[in-house]
Amino acid sequence: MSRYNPKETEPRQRKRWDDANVFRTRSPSEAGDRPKYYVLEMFPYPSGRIHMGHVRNYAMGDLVARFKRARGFNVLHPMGWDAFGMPAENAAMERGIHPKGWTYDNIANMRAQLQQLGLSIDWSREFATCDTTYYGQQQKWFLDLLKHDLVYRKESTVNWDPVDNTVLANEQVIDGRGWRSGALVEKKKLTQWFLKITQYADDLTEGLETLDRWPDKVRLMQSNWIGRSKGLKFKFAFADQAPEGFSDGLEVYTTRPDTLFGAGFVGIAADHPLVKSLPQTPELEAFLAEVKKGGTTQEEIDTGEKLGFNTGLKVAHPFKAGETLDVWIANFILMDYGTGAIFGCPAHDQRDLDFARKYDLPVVEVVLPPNADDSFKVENEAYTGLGTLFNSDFLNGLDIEAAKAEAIARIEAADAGQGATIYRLRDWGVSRQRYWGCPIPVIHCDDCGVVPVPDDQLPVSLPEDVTFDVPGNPLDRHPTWKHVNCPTCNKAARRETDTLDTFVDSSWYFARFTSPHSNQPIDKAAADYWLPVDQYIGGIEHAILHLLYSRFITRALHTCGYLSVKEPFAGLFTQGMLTHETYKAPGGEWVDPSDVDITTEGDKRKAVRLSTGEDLKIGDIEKMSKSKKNVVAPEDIFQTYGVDAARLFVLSNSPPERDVQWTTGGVEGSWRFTSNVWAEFDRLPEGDVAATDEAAALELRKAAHKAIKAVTEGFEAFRFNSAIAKLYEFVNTLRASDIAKTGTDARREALTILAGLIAPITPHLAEEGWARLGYESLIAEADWPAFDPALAQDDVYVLPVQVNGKKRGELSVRIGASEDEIRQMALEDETVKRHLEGVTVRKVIVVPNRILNFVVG
RNA sequence: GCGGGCGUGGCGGAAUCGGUAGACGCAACGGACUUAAAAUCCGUCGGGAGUGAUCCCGUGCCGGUUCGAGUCCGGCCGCCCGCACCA
Repeated sequence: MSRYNPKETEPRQRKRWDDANVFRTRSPSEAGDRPKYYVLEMFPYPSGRIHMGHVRNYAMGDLVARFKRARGFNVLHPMGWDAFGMPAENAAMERGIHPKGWTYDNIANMRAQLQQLGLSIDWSREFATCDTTYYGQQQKWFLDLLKHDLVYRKESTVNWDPVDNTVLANEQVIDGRGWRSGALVEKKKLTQWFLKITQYADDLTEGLETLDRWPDKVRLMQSNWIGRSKGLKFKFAFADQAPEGFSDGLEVYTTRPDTLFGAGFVGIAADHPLVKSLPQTPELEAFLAEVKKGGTTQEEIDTGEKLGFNTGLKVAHPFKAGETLDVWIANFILMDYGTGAIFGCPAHDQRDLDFARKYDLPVVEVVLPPNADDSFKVENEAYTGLGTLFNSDFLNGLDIEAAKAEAIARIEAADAGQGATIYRLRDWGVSRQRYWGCPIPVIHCDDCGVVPVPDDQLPVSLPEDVTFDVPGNPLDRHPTWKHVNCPTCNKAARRETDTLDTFVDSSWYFARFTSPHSNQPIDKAAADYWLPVDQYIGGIEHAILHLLYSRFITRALHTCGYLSVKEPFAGLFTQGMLTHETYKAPGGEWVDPSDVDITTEGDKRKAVRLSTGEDLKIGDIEKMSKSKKNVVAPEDIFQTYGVDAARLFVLSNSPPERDVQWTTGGVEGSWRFTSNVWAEFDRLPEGDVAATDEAAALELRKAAHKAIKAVTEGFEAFRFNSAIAKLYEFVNTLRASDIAKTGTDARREALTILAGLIAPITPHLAEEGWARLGYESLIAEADWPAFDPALAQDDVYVLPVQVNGKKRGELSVRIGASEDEIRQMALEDETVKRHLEGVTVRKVIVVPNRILNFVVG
């Protein structure tokens, strides 16, 4: 009897895997008839240390990789580093360390930690996005995108983060603040590089329908983000003299052209160009100032009042001869959506109705709800449901869809506008005024304009002799790097000093992993074999940005001939976060869990700070974060309980898509399980012992085969917590079994199965147990255990018997017993008999394997 | 405001085909071992009534469908997530 010692076992088993190089990826030709399976976890930013969230993410990916490998797939399971970005520059500024040194040191540390986790990764494919060999290839395809007209430059107002001194994409601005720094974002005009993601807006929307192994939630979020809407763009002619620059009329956009006859006013945004051509009266200025003041916080928008200003301008209704509509400036109209101008239909849009009621504008009902008569009037609630058009001339009697089509056709025939599809999605601004990123490979020449860096001069490497003692971009102030000759005319020219948004780096790494050492961006044959990624695993926080950008870049690379696929990730799984209880000291500061002692009295829990002895307040369970100090360090956990117990715990306690709460008790339970499992492997006599109790032996075998079935199904369905619960049950059966009765054959079979089943979760323990059973091979290379269907099923099952739907007894029924037999048995059950006394059985429902129900009355 | 999701013991969660509600784990409680504690082992563990067999109640609330509802339908209440005056 030996005690399980993970500190000794785990490194030893890892060394065996390394020595045998078991996790190398097979080339397509080596794979034989093994189908390919590409499993990928979102690669980490090299902050320097892993956290428990990483442990959970990579434990899940590793489970899938090991499981699929055992199931006969040729598995690709790589790892790399999302290594460009601002923290490296911040470290440089704060501590005078060069970003490159800082980053590669962090990578070395984190690699060691990930390797300690025992992940079945093919490390020969590792790269960092800051490797010249990676970003140099990125520059190559960037120039291809340029050739294909998917990249352009324009002057634009950008979101400027005054703390990070950089430009942010729209989606990196959250509630008016930078997503990373939290600083209030300012507006600034700069010439910026853009990627034409909007060119794929339709395809990105429609592609979502093919992603049937993605969470619906993520597909919905992406669809909303792209925000495709179909409608009509048309121009209202001014009734009188048109203002300067608007002789063609005022263009509006609507998704409800069917309600045109219900138009009550025309509205424009406060920053619409038309506003500038109005007489700049004090009243107008006061109104515009008022609108500007209207904040952007959630509360102000929720409770915000509709504000309007009548411009005095009038436009002609396109279908009602002689009728005009007033043009109002309204605070609820946005300049950057549609055309910045609308017609309001108060009866059928709540905002328009609120506005019309406030300023006493006409409300004309044009959609008749089903079962309403034509006296239908709205009060203070707009009618937005289905119905039939009325009060609408040639649209009368049509349903909404038909009326939309007819209105569009009429407007088009009158040459006043056309049906239009618009998007919320904007092109992706990728310029960053930073050093630690991928240089944009172009040269600016006064004569030739923007000139791509010629292929033989790629990659454009980052200069290393830079300093961070002053704010701004070190590339921009570098004495020599930016000064080059124009590749076309050879005159003095300047390099582009902007670098690419790091989301570009992470938008194609999955493709690079298929041929990480190629001297082209992507080896097409390798990509064709491996892509799409079969199972992608990562955090829900990337539901929009990273995943949308990756889908776009995949399409762009498809257009440029690099990739055959258009969707990068066939299956997506978004895992939940790690949470932990919080502790607060009397002084109000958060206290690290390692400094807390919890005592219980009955169901009361008390927290005491170890270092000071003061009583602590036990706070909410929240996402692990440094600011709340409710983090546990993976190193400490590995040291105390071993890597396998940590892996087991993060997989066992909650469904994988949900948050999991870290508790000391929980991980101790996992540790107990690993010790118990080892004790079972160790409880094997030297010689062979024959079974003395065939029934006991059979029962053990059945438990083992049932476990295979349950665990296999659980793993396939991503129900890891349930699968692990079944393993616990199996181990409980095993512990209760008696070798003297079962004999060694049944026991050995059960243990062999157990080793196989736990290998994806606790691989070191599985390997140690496998060796203890006497196998010289590695379980990491073994096939997944197969179950015997006859053994995985009981030949007697328990059938509940109900009377009027209430359980009154249960029967042990032989598989295949006839309904009559079952009914007869039930009628002999004492309790059932009692409940059937004196009543009439009206009906008997027999569902074999499920239920027997006597309906009486 | 709009869209989506979720409400099950003291806690995390099972029961995903409408068929035994509470698997498995944690915590708690009782006992064994120990000088003692930890560890370990055995047992109890939704609420109520009863010595007991057994019975009643119970999956956020109200109602419906069904032989049978945690599961399906309608209406509320609460919590979480996403988007946000998107025409």
